[in-house]
Amino acid sequence: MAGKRERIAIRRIENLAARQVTFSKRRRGLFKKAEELSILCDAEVGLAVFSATGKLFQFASSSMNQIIDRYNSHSKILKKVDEPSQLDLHEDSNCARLRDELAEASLWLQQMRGEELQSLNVQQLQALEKSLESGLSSVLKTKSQKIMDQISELEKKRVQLIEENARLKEQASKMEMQVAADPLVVVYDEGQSSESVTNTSYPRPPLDTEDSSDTSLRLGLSLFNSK
Amino acid sequence: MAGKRERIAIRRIENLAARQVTFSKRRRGLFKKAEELSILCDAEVGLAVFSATGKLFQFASSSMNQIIDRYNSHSKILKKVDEPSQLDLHEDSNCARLRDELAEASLWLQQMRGEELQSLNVQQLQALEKSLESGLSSVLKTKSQKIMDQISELEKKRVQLIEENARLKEQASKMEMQVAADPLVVVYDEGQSSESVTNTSYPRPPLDTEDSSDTSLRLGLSLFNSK
DNA sequence: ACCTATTTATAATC
DNA sequence: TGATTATAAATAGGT
Repeated sequence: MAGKRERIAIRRIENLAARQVTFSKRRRGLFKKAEELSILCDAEVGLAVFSATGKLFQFASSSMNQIIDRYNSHSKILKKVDEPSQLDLHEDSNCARLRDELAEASLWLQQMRGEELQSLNVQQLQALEKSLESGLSSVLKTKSQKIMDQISELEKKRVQLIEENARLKEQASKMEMQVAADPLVVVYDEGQSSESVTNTSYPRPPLDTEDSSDTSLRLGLSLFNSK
Repeated sequence: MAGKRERIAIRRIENLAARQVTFSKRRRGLFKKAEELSILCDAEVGLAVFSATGKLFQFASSSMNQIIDRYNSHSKILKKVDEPSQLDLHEDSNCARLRDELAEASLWLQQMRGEELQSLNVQQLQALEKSLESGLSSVLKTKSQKIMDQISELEKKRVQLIEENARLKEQASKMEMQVAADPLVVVYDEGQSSESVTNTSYPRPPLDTEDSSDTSLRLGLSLFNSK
Protein backbone atom coordinates (compact mmCIF):
# COMPACT_ATOMS: atom_id res chain seq x y z
CA MET A 1 0.00 0.00 0.00
CA ALA A 2 2.24 2.66 1.22
CA GLY A 3 4.57 4.06 -1.33
CA LYS A 4 6.27 7.37 -1.26
CA ARG A 5 3.76 10.03 -1.98
CA GLU A 6 5.15 13.29 -3.07
CA ARG A 7 3.51 16.37 -4.27
CA ILE A 8 4.02 16.59 -7.98
CA ALA A 9 5.65 19.61 -9.50
CA ILE A 10 3.27 22.03 -11.13
CA ARG A 11 4.06 21.43 -14.74
CA ARG A 12 2.29 19.62 -17.52
CA ILE A 13 1.86 15.92 -16.71
CA GLU A 14 3.34 14.05 -19.62
CA ASN A 15 1.72 10.69 -19.00
CA LEU A 16 -1.71 10.80 -20.60
CA ALA A 17 -3.49 8.47 -18.23
CA ALA A 18 -2.08 10.16 -15.17
CA ARG A 19 -3.00 13.52 -16.63
CA GLN A 20 -6.58 12.44 -17.16
CA VAL A 21 -6.88 11.01 -13.68
CA THR A 22 -5.47 14.14 -12.14
CA PHE A 23 -7.74 16.23 -14.31
CA SER A 24 -10.80 14.41 -13.00
CA LYS A 25 -9.78 14.66 -9.39
CA ARG A 26 -8.61 18.22 -9.39
CA ARG A 27 -11.48 19.41 -11.53
CA ARG A 28 -13.92 18.08 -8.97
CA GLY A 29 -11.99 19.74 -6.19
CA LEU A 30 -11.86 23.02 -8.05
CA PHE A 31 -15.58 23.09 -8.76
CA LYS A 32 -16.37 22.19 -5.20
CA LYS A 33 -14.26 25.04 -3.92
CA ALA A 34 -15.76 27.43 -6.42
CA GLU A 35 -19.22 26.58 -5.19
CA GLU A 36 -18.19 26.82 -1.56
CA LEU A 37 -16.72 30.25 -2.12
CA SER A 38 -19.88 31.49 -3.78
CA ILE A 39 -22.05 30.21 -0.95
CA LEU A 40 -19.86 31.07 2.01
CA CYS A 41 -18.98 34.55 0.88
CA ASP A 42 -22.03 35.55 -1.09
CA ALA A 43 -19.93 35.94 -4.21
CA GLU A 44 -20.88 35.48 -7.83
CA VAL A 45 -18.57 32.86 -9.30
CA GLY A 46 -18.21 31.64 -12.85
CA LEU A 47 -15.80 28.91 -13.84
CA ALA A 48 -15.25 27.33 -17.24
CA VAL A 49 -12.78 24.56 -17.90
CA PHE A 50 -11.93 23.05 -21.26
CA SER A 51 -10.17 19.74 -21.05
CA ALA A 52 -7.24 19.01 -23.32
CA THR A 53 -9.67 17.01 -25.41
CA GLY A 54 -11.93 20.02 -25.82
CA LYS A 55 -14.70 19.05 -23.46
CA LEU A 56 -16.35 21.87 -21.53
CA PHE A 57 -17.03 21.82 -17.81
CA GLN A 58 -18.64 24.79 -16.15
CA PHE A 59 -19.90 26.14 -12.88
CA ALA A 60 -21.80 29.34 -12.29
CA SER A 61 -23.29 30.45 -9.01
CA SER A 62 -26.00 32.28 -10.93
CA SER A 63 -25.87 31.70 -14.66
CA MET A 64 -22.91 31.76 -16.94
CA ASN A 65 -24.50 34.28 -19.26
CA GLN A 66 -25.23 36.62 -16.42
CA ILE A 67 -21.66 36.33 -15.25
CA ILE A 68 -20.29 36.96 -18.72
CA ASP A 69 -22.52 40.01 -18.98
CA ARG A 70 -21.31 41.28 -15.68
CA TYR A 71 -17.74 40.56 -16.66
CA ASN A 72 -18.14 42.47 -19.89
CA SER A 73 -19.66 45.43 -18.10
CA HIS A 74 -16.84 45.45 -15.63
CA SER A 75 -14.03 45.26 -18.12
CA LYS A 76 -15.75 47.80 -20.27
CA ILE A 77 -16.04 50.13 -17.32
CA LEU A 78 -12.40 49.60 -16.55
CA LYS A 79 -11.39 50.25 -20.12
CA LYS A 80 -13.71 53.17 -20.57
CA VAL A 81 -11.49 56.08 -19.77
CA ASP A 82 -11.90 57.51 -23.24
CA GLU A 83 -15.03 59.58 -23.27
CA PRO A 84 -16.48 60.33 -19.92
CA SER A 85 -19.24 62.58 -21.18
CA GLN A 86 -21.29 64.65 -18.81
CA LEU A 87 -24.28 62.40 -19.18
CA ASP A 88 -22.28 59.29 -18.44
CA LEU A 89 -20.77 60.83 -15.37
CA HIS A 90 -24.12 61.95 -14.18
CA GLU A 91 -25.61 58.52 -14.75
CA ASP A 92 -22.71 56.78 -13.14
CA SER A 93 -22.82 58.92 -10.04
CA ASN A 94 -26.54 58.53 -9.90
CA CYS A 95 -26.21 54.79 -10.09
CA ALA A 96 -23.46 54.78 -7.51
CA ARG A 97 -25.56 56.83 -5.13
CA LEU A 98 -28.48 54.47 -5.62
CA ARG A 99 -26.23 51.51 -5.00
CA ASP A 100 -24.96 53.05 -1.80
CA GLU A 101 -28.41 53.87 -0.56
CA LEU A 102 -29.67 50.43 -1.43
CA ALA A 103 -26.73 48.83 0.31
CA GLU A 104 -27.44 50.85 3.41
CA ALA A 105 -31.14 50.08 3.34
CA SER A 106 -30.45 46.41 2.80
CA LEU A 107 -28.08 46.33 5.71
CA TRP A 108 -30.70 47.95 7.88
CA LEU A 109 -33.28 45.43 6.78
CA GLN A 110 -30.88 42.61 7.48
CA GLN A 111 -30.16 43.94 10.90
CA MET A 112 -33.81 44.39 11.67
CA ARG A 113 -34.23 40.76 10.68
CA GLY A 114 -31.52 39.85 13.13
CA GLU A 115 -28.60 39.37 10.77
CA GLU A 116 -25.23 41.11 10.54
CA LEU A 117 -25.44 42.14 14.16
CA GLN A 118 -21.89 41.33 15.15
CA SER A 119 -20.56 44.64 13.90
CA LEU A 120 -22.90 46.58 16.17
CA ASN A 121 -22.00 47.60 19.67
CA VAL A 122 -24.28 47.36 22.66
CA GLN A 123 -25.68 50.86 22.30
CA GLN A 124 -26.50 50.32 18.66
CA LEU A 125 -28.13 47.03 19.50
CA GLN A 126 -30.15 48.77 22.16
CA ALA A 127 -31.33 51.35 19.64
CA LEU A 128 -32.22 48.61 17.20
CA GLU A 129 -34.12 46.77 19.88
CA LYS A 130 -36.09 49.88 20.73
CA SER A 131 -36.90 50.46 17.07
CA LEU A 132 -38.04 46.89 16.64
CA GLU A 133 -40.19 47.01 19.74
CA SER A 134 -41.76 50.23 18.59
CA GLY A 135 -42.42 48.82 15.12
CA LEU A 136 -43.78 45.63 16.56
CA SER A 137 -46.09 47.59 18.79
CA SER A 138 -47.45 49.55 15.83
CA VAL A 139 -47.88 46.42 13.79
CA LEU A 140 -49.77 44.71 16.57
CA LYS A 141 -51.99 47.73 17.03
CA THR A 142 -52.72 47.98 13.33
CA LYS A 143 -53.37 44.29 13.09
CA SER A 144 -55.75 44.37 16.01
CA GLN A 145 -57.59 47.29 14.53
CA LYS A 146 -57.90 45.57 11.17
CA ILE A 147 -59.14 42.43 12.78
CA MET A 148 -61.70 44.35 14.78
CA ASP A 149 -62.82 46.10 11.61
CA GLN A 150 -63.22 42.78 9.90
CA ILE A 151 -65.20 41.48 12.83
CA SER A 152 -67.59 44.40 12.84
CA GLU A 153 -67.98 44.13 9.11
CA LEU A 154 -68.84 40.48 9.43
CA GLU A 155 -71.19 41.20 12.25
CA LYS A 156 -72.93 43.84 10.16
CA LYS A 157 -73.35 41.38 7.33
CA ARG A 158 -74.59 38.77 9.71
CA VAL A 159 -77.29 41.11 10.96
CA GLN A 160 -78.26 42.03 7.42
CA LEU A 161 -78.56 38.38 6.55
CA ILE A 162 -80.72 37.70 9.58
CA GLU A 163 -83.07 40.51 8.60
CA GLU A 164 -83.12 39.25 5.06
CA ASN A 165 -83.97 35.79 6.29
CA ALA A 166 -86.81 37.14 8.43
CA ARG A 167 -88.27 38.94 5.44
CA LEU A 168 -87.99 35.89 3.29
CA LYS A 169 -89.67 33.73 5.88
CA GLU A 170 -92.51 36.20 6.18
CA GLN A 171 -92.97 36.29 2.45
CA ALA A 172 -92.86 32.57 2.21
CA SER A 173 -95.45 32.15 4.90
CA LYS A 174 -97.73 34.71 3.16
CA MET A 175 -97.44 32.74 -0.02
CA GLU A 176 -98.17 29.60 1.87
CA MET A 177 -101.35 31.08 3.28
CA GLN A 178 -102.49 32.22 -0.10
CA VAL A 179 -101.98 28.79 -1.52
CA ALA A 180 -103.76 27.21 1.43
CA ALA A 181 -106.78 29.55 1.07
CA ASP A 182 -107.22 28.78 -2.59
CA PRO A 183 -105.37 25.72 -3.71
CA LEU A 184 -106.59 26.12 -7.29
CA VAL A 185 -105.19 29.53 -7.79
CA VAL A 186 -101.84 29.54 -9.39
CA VAL A 187 -99.80 32.55 -8.47
CA TYR A 188 -97.69 34.08 -11.18
CA ASP A 189 -95.16 36.70 -10.56
CA GLU A 190 -96.16 39.55 -12.87
CA GLY A 191 -93.13 41.69 -12.91
CA GLN A 192 -91.57 43.47 -10.07
CA SER A 193 -93.67 45.69 -7.99
CA SER A 194 -92.20 48.47 -5.96
CA GLU A 195 -92.63 46.65 -2.71
CA SER A 196 -90.69 43.61 -3.65
CA VAL A 197 -87.40 44.19 -1.97
CA THR A 198 -85.97 40.84 -2.59
CA ASN A 199 -84.72 39.46 -5.75
CA THR A 200 -86.48 36.31 -6.65
CA SER A 201 -83.69 33.95 -7.38
CA TYR A 202 -84.56 31.14 -5.13
CA PRO A 203 -82.01 28.37 -4.74
CA ARG A 204 -79.02 30.40 -3.58
CA PRO A 205 -78.82 32.41 -0.40
CA PRO A 206 -78.76 36.06 -1.25
CA LEU A 207 -76.01 38.61 -0.75
CA ASP A 208 -73.18 36.21 -0.54
CA THR A 209 -71.21 37.86 -3.27
CA GLU A 210 -68.80 40.71 -2.74
CA ASP A 211 -67.43 38.95 0.26
CA SER A 212 -64.09 39.91 1.76
CA SER A 213 -62.16 36.90 0.65
CA ASP A 214 -58.50 37.80 0.72
CA THR A 215 -57.36 36.57 -2.59
CA SER A 216 -54.54 38.97 -3.31
CA LEU A 217 -52.21 38.40 -0.41
CA ARG A 218 -48.88 38.28 -2.12
CA LEU A 219 -46.19 39.60 0.13
CA GLY A 220 -43.48 41.63 -1.49
CA LEU A 221 -40.77 39.83 0.36
CA SER A 222 -38.07 39.73 -2.24
CA LEU A 223 -35.73 41.85 -0.17
CA PHE A 224 -36.34 39.77 2.86
CA ASN A 225 -35.71 36.55 1.14
CA SER A 226 -32.65 37.53 -0.82
CA LYS A 227 -29.19 38.25 0.49
CA MET B 1 -3.23 30.51 21.26
CA ALA B 2 -4.57 27.22 20.15
CA GLY B 3 -8.31 27.39 19.85
CA LYS B 4 -10.74 24.85 18.63
CA ARG B 5 -10.66 24.70 14.90
CA GLU B 6 -13.66 23.25 13.27
CA ARG B 7 -14.70 23.07 9.71
CA ILE B 8 -17.47 25.56 9.11
CA ALA B 9 -20.72 24.56 7.51
CA ILE B 10 -21.08 25.55 3.88
CA ARG B 11 -23.62 28.27 4.13
CA ARG B 12 -23.42 32.00 3.95
CA ILE B 13 -21.19 33.40 6.68
CA GLU B 14 -23.28 35.90 8.54
CA ASN B 15 -20.51 37.85 10.22
CA LEU B 16 -19.31 40.45 7.74
CA ALA B 17 -15.69 40.62 8.86
CA ALA B 18 -15.33 36.85 8.98
CA ARG B 19 -16.93 36.62 5.57
CA GLN B 20 -14.43 39.05 4.09
CA VAL B 21 -11.49 37.26 5.63
CA THR B 22 -12.68 33.91 4.38
CA PHE B 23 -13.32 35.42 0.98
CA SER B 24 -9.73 36.60 0.71
CA LYS B 25 -8.27 33.31 1.80
CA ARG B 26 -10.46 30.99 -0.19
CA ARG B 27 -10.29 33.17 -3.24
CA ARG B 28 -6.52 32.88 -3.25
CA GLY B 29 -6.77 29.13 -2.81
CA LEU B 30 -9.29 28.83 -5.61
CA PHE B 31 -7.22 30.83 -8.07
CA LYS B 32 -4.14 28.86 -7.19
CA LYS B 33 -5.92 25.59 -7.87
CA ALA B 34 -7.40 26.90 -11.08
CA GLU B 35 -3.95 27.78 -12.34
CA GLU B 36 -2.51 24.45 -11.24
CA LEU B 37 -5.22 22.56 -13.06
CA SER B 38 -4.62 24.47 -16.24
CA ILE B 39 -0.89 23.80 -16.11
CA LEU B 40 -0.92 20.20 -14.90
CA CYS B 41 -3.60 18.98 -17.21
CA ASP B 42 -3.17 21.25 -20.17
CA ALA B 43 -6.65 22.63 -19.77
CA GLU B 44 -8.02 26.02 -20.66
CA VAL B 45 -9.44 27.56 -17.52
CA GLY B 46 -11.36 30.76 -16.99
CA LEU B 47 -12.50 31.92 -13.59
CA ALA B 48 -14.34 35.10 -12.64
CA VAL B 49 -15.34 36.00 -9.11
CA PHE B 50 -17.39 39.00 -8.07
CA SER B 51 -17.18 39.81 -4.40
CA ALA B 52 -20.32 40.75 -2.51
CA THR B 53 -19.16 44.33 -2.83
CA GLY B 54 -19.01 44.00 -6.59
CA LYS B 55 -15.28 43.79 -7.08
CA LEU B 56 -14.06 41.55 -9.90
CA PHE B 57 -11.30 38.98 -9.61
CA GLN B 58 -10.38 36.87 -12.58
CA PHE B 59 -8.04 34.22 -13.81
CA ALA B 60 -7.66 32.93 -17.33
CA SER B 61 -5.10 30.45 -18.51
CA SER B 62 -5.16 32.11 -21.90
CA SER B 63 -7.29 35.23 -22.06
CA MET B 64 -10.74 35.76 -20.69
CA ASN B 65 -12.10 36.97 -23.97
CA GLN B 66 -10.81 33.91 -25.73
CA ILE B 67 -12.38 31.69 -23.12
CA ILE B 68 -15.68 33.50 -23.33
CA ASP B 69 -15.61 33.13 -27.09
CA ARG B 70 -14.90 29.46 -26.80
CA TYR B 71 -17.61 29.09 -24.20
CA ASN B 72 -20.11 30.83 -26.43
CA SER B 73 -19.36 28.61 -29.40
CA HIS B 74 -19.54 25.56 -27.18
CA SER B 75 -22.78 26.38 -25.47
CA LYS B 76 -24.10 27.37 -28.86
CA ILE B 77 -25.99 30.17 -27.26
CA LEU B 78 -24.77 32.89 -29.53
CA LYS B 79 -25.59 36.17 -27.97
CA LYS B 80 -25.77 39.45 -29.74
CA VAL B 81 -22.49 41.04 -28.90
CA ASP B 82 -22.85 43.77 -31.42
CA GLU B 83 -24.12 47.13 -30.41
CA PRO B 84 -22.31 49.33 -27.94
CA SER B 85 -25.75 50.34 -26.80
CA GLN B 86 -25.91 47.04 -24.99
CA LEU B 87 -23.87 48.35 -22.11
CA ASP B 88 -25.86 51.55 -21.92
CA LEU B 89 -29.10 49.63 -21.92
CA HIS B 90 -27.72 47.34 -19.33
CA GLU B 91 -26.69 50.26 -17.18
CA ASP B 92 -30.03 51.95 -17.60
CA SER B 93 -31.96 48.87 -16.64
CA ASN B 94 -29.54 48.42 -13.81
CA CYS B 95 -30.33 51.88 -12.58
CA ALA B 96 -34.04 51.32 -12.90
CA ARG B 97 -33.77 48.06 -11.04
CA LEU B 98 -31.75 49.76 -8.32
CA ARG B 99 -34.39 52.43 -8.03
CA ASP B 100 -37.13 49.85 -7.70
CA GLU B 101 -35.25 47.85 -5.13
CA LEU B 102 -34.44 50.95 -3.15
CA ALA B 103 -38.06 52.01 -3.15
CA GLU B 104 -39.12 48.59 -1.99
CA ALA B 105 -36.46 48.49 0.69
CA SER B 106 -37.44 51.92 1.94
CA LEU B 107 -41.07 50.94 2.16
CA TRP B 108 -40.13 47.84 4.10
CA LEU B 109 -37.98 49.81 6.44
CA GLN B 110 -40.86 52.18 7.07
CA GLN B 111 -43.19 49.31 7.69
CA MET B 112 -40.80 47.60 10.03
CA ARG B 113 -40.67 50.86 11.94
CA GLY B 114 -44.41 50.82 12.19
CA GLU B 115 -45.31 53.28 9.45
CA GLU B 116 -47.37 52.91 6.29
CA LEU B 117 -49.13 49.87 7.65
CA GLN B 118 -52.64 50.72 6.50
CA SER B 119 -52.06 49.30 3.04
CA LEU B 120 -51.24 45.89 4.49
CA ASN B 121 -53.82 43.27 5.17
CA VAL B 122 -53.99 41.11 8.25
CA GLN B 123 -51.89 38.30 6.85
CA GLN B 124 -49.19 40.68 5.71
CA LEU B 125 -49.21 42.28 9.12
CA GLN B 126 -48.89 38.87 10.67
CA ALA B 127 -45.84 38.11 8.53
CA LEU B 128 -44.32 41.44 9.46
CA GLU B 129 -45.00 40.75 13.11
CA LYS B 130 -43.30 37.41 12.90
CA SER B 131 -40.29 38.93 11.17
CA LEU B 132 -40.02 41.67 13.79
CA GLU B 133 -40.28 39.20 16.63
CA SER B 134 -37.61 37.04 15.10
CA GLY B 135 -35.34 40.03 14.56
CA LEU B 136 -35.96 41.28 18.04
CA SER B 137 -35.10 37.89 19.44
CA SER B 138 -31.79 37.85 17.55
CA VAL B 139 -30.98 41.36 18.64
CA LEU B 140 -31.64 40.52 22.26
CA LYS B 141 -29.52 37.42 22.01
CA THR B 142 -26.65 39.28 20.40
CA LYS B 143 -26.89 42.08 22.90
CA SER B 144 -26.83 39.66 25.82
CA GLN B 145 -23.84 37.90 24.36
CA LYS B 146 -21.98 41.16 23.86
CA ILE B 147 -22.75 42.26 27.38
CA MET B 148 -21.62 38.95 28.79
CA ASP B 149 -18.44 39.24 26.78
CA GLN B 150 -17.84 42.68 28.19
CA ILE B 151 -18.43 41.41 31.68
CA SER B 152 -16.00 38.54 31.34
CA GLU B 153 -13.46 40.88 29.85
CA LEU B 154 -13.80 43.26 32.77
CA GLU B 155 -13.64 40.40 35.22
CA LYS B 156 -10.48 39.15 33.56
CA LYS B 157 -8.91 42.58 33.85
CA ARG B 158 -9.99 42.85 37.45
CA VAL B 159 -8.29 39.57 38.30
CA GLN B 160 -5.18 40.68 36.49
CA LEU B 161 -5.11 43.90 38.45
CA ILE B 162 -5.58 42.07 41.71
CA GLU B 163 -2.64 39.85 40.91
CA GLU B 164 -0.62 42.85 39.88
CA ASN B 165 -1.42 44.54 43.14
CA ALA B 166 -0.46 41.48 45.13
CA ARG B 167 2.91 41.44 43.43
CA LEU B 168 3.41 45.10 44.03
CA LYS B 169 2.61 44.78 47.68
CA GLU B 170 5.12 42.02 48.00
CA GLN B 171 7.79 44.06 46.26
CA ALA B 172 7.04 47.05 48.41
CA SER B 173 7.32 45.05 51.58
CA LYS B 174 10.63 43.56 50.43
CA MET B 175 11.96 47.01 49.82
CA GLU B 176 10.74 48.09 53.18
CA MET B 177 12.59 45.24 54.77
CA GLN B 178 15.75 46.18 52.93
CA VAL B 179 15.46 49.72 54.08
CA ALA B 180 14.79 48.64 57.61
CA ALA B 181 17.84 46.38 57.55
CA ASP B 182 20.10 49.12 56.21
CA PRO B 183 18.86 52.57 57.08
CA LEU B 184 21.74 54.19 55.21
CA VAL B 185 20.40 53.18 51.85
CA VAL B 186 18.89 56.16 50.19
CA VAL B 187 16.30 55.69 47.54
CA TYR B 188 16.43 58.20 44.73
CA ASP B 189 13.52 58.90 42.53
CA GLU B 190 14.74 59.03 38.96
CA GLY B 191 12.66 61.90 37.73
CA GLN B 192 13.35 64.23 40.61
CA SER B 193 16.08 66.71 41.21
CA SER B 194 18.34 66.53 44.21
CA GLU B 195 16.10 68.71 46.33
CA SER B 196 13.64 65.88 46.65
CA VAL B 197 16.08 63.60 48.34
CA THR B 198 14.84 64.55 51.73
CA ASN B 199 11.37 63.52 50.85
CA THR B 200 12.36 60.07 49.74
CA SER B 201 14.76 59.22 52.44
CA TYR B 202 12.17 57.40 54.43
CA PRO B 203 9.54 55.55 52.55
CA ARG B 204 6.13 55.26 53.92
CA PRO B 205 5.45 52.57 56.43
CA PRO B 206 4.42 49.31 54.86
CA LEU B 207 1.66 46.89 55.71
CA ASP B 208 -0.99 49.54 55.96
CA THR B 209 -1.98 49.03 52.34
CA GLU B 210 -5.32 47.38 52.66
CA ASP B 211 -6.44 49.38 49.71
CA SER B 212 -4.53 49.69 46.50
CA SER B 213 -4.32 53.40 46.13
CA ASP B 214 -3.46 55.15 42.91
CA THR B 215 -0.28 56.39 44.46
CA SER B 216 1.08 52.98 45.23
CA LEU B 217 0.05 51.75 41.83
CA ARG B 218 1.83 54.53 40.03
CA LEU B 219 4.87 54.13 42.26
CA GLY B 220 4.98 50.45 41.53
CA LEU B 221 4.63 50.90 37.84
CA SER B 222 7.39 53.45 37.65
CA LEU B 223 9.74 51.37 39.73
CA PHE B 224 9.00 47.96 38.28
CA ASN B 225 8.22 48.66 34.76
CA SER B 226 6.43 45.51 33.69
CA LYS B 227 6.11 45.57 29.90
C1' DA C 1 -13.32 3.06 -8.43
C1' DC C 2 -11.34 2.87 -3.41
C1' DC C 3 -7.59 3.58 0.13
C1' DT C 4 -4.27 6.27 2.96
C1' DA C 5 0.19 8.72 3.62
C1' DT C 6 1.18 13.11 2.73
C1' DT C 7 0.67 17.63 1.33
C1' DT C 8 -2.40 21.66 1.25
C1' DA C 9 -5.88 24.55 2.62
C1' DT C 10 -7.88 27.03 5.98
C1' DA C 11 -10.48 28.59 10.60
C1' DA C 12 -9.34 30.58 14.61
C1' DT C 13 -6.34 33.48 16.83
C1' DC C 14 -3.15 37.14 17.77
C1' DT D 1 -3.59 43.34 6.58
C1' DG D 2 -0.10 39.31 7.66
C1' DA D 3 1.72 35.43 10.49
C1' DT D 4 0.88 31.26 13.09
C1' DT D 5 -0.86 26.81 14.01
C1' DA D 6 -4.14 23.05 14.87
C1' DT D 7 -7.15 20.74 12.22
C1' DA D 8 -9.85 19.49 8.11
C1' DA D 9 -9.62 18.59 3.24
C1' DA D 10 -7.38 17.46 -1.03
C1' DT D 11 -4.80 14.50 -3.43
C1' DA D 12 -0.71 11.31 -5.42
C1' DG D 13 0.20 7.01 -5.86
C1' DG D 14 -1.02 2.45 -5.03
C1' DT D 15 -4.75 -1.49 -5.16
